[in-house]
Amino acid sequence: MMIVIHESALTEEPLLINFFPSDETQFMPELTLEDIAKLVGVHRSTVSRVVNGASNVSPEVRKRVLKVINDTGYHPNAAARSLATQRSWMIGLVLPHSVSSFFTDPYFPQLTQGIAYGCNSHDFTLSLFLVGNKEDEAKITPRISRRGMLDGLLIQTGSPEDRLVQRLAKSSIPSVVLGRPGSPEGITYIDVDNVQAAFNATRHLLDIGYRRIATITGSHDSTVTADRLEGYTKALSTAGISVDEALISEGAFTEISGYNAMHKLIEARPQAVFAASDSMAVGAMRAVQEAGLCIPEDIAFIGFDDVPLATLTKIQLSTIRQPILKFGIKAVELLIDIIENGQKPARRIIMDTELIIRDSCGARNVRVNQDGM
Amino acid sequence: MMIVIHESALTEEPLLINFFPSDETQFMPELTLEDIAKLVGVHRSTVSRVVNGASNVSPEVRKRVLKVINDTGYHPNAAARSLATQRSWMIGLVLPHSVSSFFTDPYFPQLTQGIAYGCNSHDFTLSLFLVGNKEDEAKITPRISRRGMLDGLLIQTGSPEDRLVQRLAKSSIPSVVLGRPGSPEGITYIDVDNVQAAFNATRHLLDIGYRRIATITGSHDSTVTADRLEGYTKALSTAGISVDEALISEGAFTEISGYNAMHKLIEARPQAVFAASDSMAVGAMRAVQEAGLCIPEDIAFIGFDDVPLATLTKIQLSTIRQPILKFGIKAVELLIDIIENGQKPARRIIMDTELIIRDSCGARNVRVNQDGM
DNA sequence: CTTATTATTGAGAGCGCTCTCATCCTTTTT
DNA sequence: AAAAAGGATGAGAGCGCTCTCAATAATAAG
Repeated sequence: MMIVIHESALTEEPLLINFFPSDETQFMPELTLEDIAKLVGVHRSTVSRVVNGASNVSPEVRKRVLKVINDTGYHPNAAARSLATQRSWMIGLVLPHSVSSFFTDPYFPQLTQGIAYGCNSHDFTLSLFLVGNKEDEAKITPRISRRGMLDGLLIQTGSPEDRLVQRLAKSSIPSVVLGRPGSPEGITYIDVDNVQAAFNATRHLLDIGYRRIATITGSHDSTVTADRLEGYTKALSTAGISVDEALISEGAFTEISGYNAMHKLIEARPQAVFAASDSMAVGAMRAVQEAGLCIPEDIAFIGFDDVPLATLTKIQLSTIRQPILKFGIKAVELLIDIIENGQKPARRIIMDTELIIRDSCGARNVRVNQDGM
Repeated sequence: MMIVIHESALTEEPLLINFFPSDETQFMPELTLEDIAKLVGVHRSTVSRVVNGASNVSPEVRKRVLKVINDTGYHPNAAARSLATQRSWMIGLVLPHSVSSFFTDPYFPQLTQGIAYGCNSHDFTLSLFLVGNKEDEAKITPRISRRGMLDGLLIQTGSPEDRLVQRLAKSSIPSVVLGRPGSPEGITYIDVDNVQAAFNATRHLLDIGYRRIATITGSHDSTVTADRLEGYTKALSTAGISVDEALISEGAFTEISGYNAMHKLIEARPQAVFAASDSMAVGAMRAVQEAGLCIPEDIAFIGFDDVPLATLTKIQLSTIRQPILKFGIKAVELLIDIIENGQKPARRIIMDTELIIRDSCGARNVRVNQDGM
């Protein structure tokens, strides 16, 4: 019979009640190298050689050692090995507090996944430092800084002035920043070419024939926002169109912020909108539809990110696809290279994006002027 | 001047080009306890006492030690400490291969977040073992099993027979399974009350007055699916309604699977549908709308999970909300308790859910029969 | 048959920290 | 004033592994 505790989600403390009467405690051997050596009748060093695949062990001895290891289920102690080798085979992923919307936006989960896969294939273990608030930051920082725990660090940029990012990136621990840091001098980082991507998106809208093109930007305190805005203005300038402040509205990467930003934009009557994230694009499209306007006939849209949601809306969203998974894997590989060959000189990798044409931009049916200006 | 490498997302190998000429290598001291002791003029033991906050150090000496620690930026070596104490203050989160849809579904990111917060507040470090495929599994398993690296394990259930889950949960390392494992005997786990939640959802549809209630289940090889189906059938039976196989359709937790499942269901003309996940509910609603039917007038819906998407659809989705964040935090606390007080006897925690009424179930306007049968 | 060469194994010194014990110096007690 | 108690510090033995060096055994070379 089991005793089950139903704990209300609202209750403070969970009651923990045992549902098995006390039992013999399983006592695993917890063998050491020395123990294995004794069992085989050789020296610790020899067993170590076998475990680490060194070549200078006679086949006969190797076989005997492997048998005992298999029979006993021996696993080397990670802490001892780390202490002796000064390597932990572990890297940390730091997501600072300034990066909000971690797990509401599908971007970070996918990035994490890419990083995890990168770690797997190179036999590294990933530890996750998710900074929830300022208090967390104070507790986490020393843990990250402790030597002997992490071989290297992947640090996600948040706001450009994030102190944690700056401090960690400039510390002596091997590190790679994900995204363009506020002050990139001397910092190794990997980023997507946001300027070019935004340029391509805007350019595409121009090519279709739109002239009054608005943009909904991300929150102002991030380099991503700055870069995407730069691409947008650059495309307009290149086309000889002057940038109209009334056509630029700030959002915060979320659906609702896109909805609100569109409300401010709607009276300026743009023909098309480039939104710096899909979530914002979806919110903006909702606002447009509520106003009784049609997409893409009245207002066309291009988003950014290519999240699953982009294909779930009534009018499928044209957008910029980032190679997120590859990005994560690449970041790991860059970091490993740094761990093995040194941090200096600083490097950077910029990855290209892809423009995905769906229904919301009107390219499929409108095609006003394919060659653009 | 910087040299920037634009790497196409399609290219195989990234070219890494330095953009800073070689520079003096920053050489951080990498001080040890012994070094600090020498600098202060005391013994290693005393410094250790200060670092670990032991009481038996004179205020004067403590002050001097702290000053040197501060000035030098000393951090104790994690590996050495782990080796000496046999504790790593690190726990692992294992997401086995059988749990697909990790990062497409917002559930896991949120869970991870809860777990990360739990770790933060208890000064534990979280490492993530994301098993991508069978190959990964073989590489990851020994890493997890290595002693000295992890103090405990949080293991997400996937399919009930997942060998990794079974093996790890029954190993000697302290562990907590997230979700009901296939064979729960002797395994400590934490779960949400899926049976009760599904019962409540179905019961609510009955209370409104619907009689032909269909369900879209999750993939058949999971305990979650079994539990939610059980709640559904239990509610029908309690109301004296026999279960009609034609009203049960299997999905796979994804939007498209819900869409497809609904297509099979639609000819059976249910008055209401209980979908075992919001994603499936959204897919199913799409199918219903495409068929020219109205929600909730023609077919009412209740989902499960309360993902953000649930409020982004035209007709806001009624659903079951899980206390995901709390769930993660609780799981960490349970694991820590086990680490400190032993695994046996096995325990389980079941958390309650909440029914969120929005528009899709029709309760707000229909209210056929509030008191149910 | 002696010497040089190589393959295999053993010895032992760390890696940087914790923790128990012993020692020394103050206080307090009788 | 002598003895007991207590507080602060030093000593040193591990924790389990790696890695260099020395020793031995086996083989090849002169």
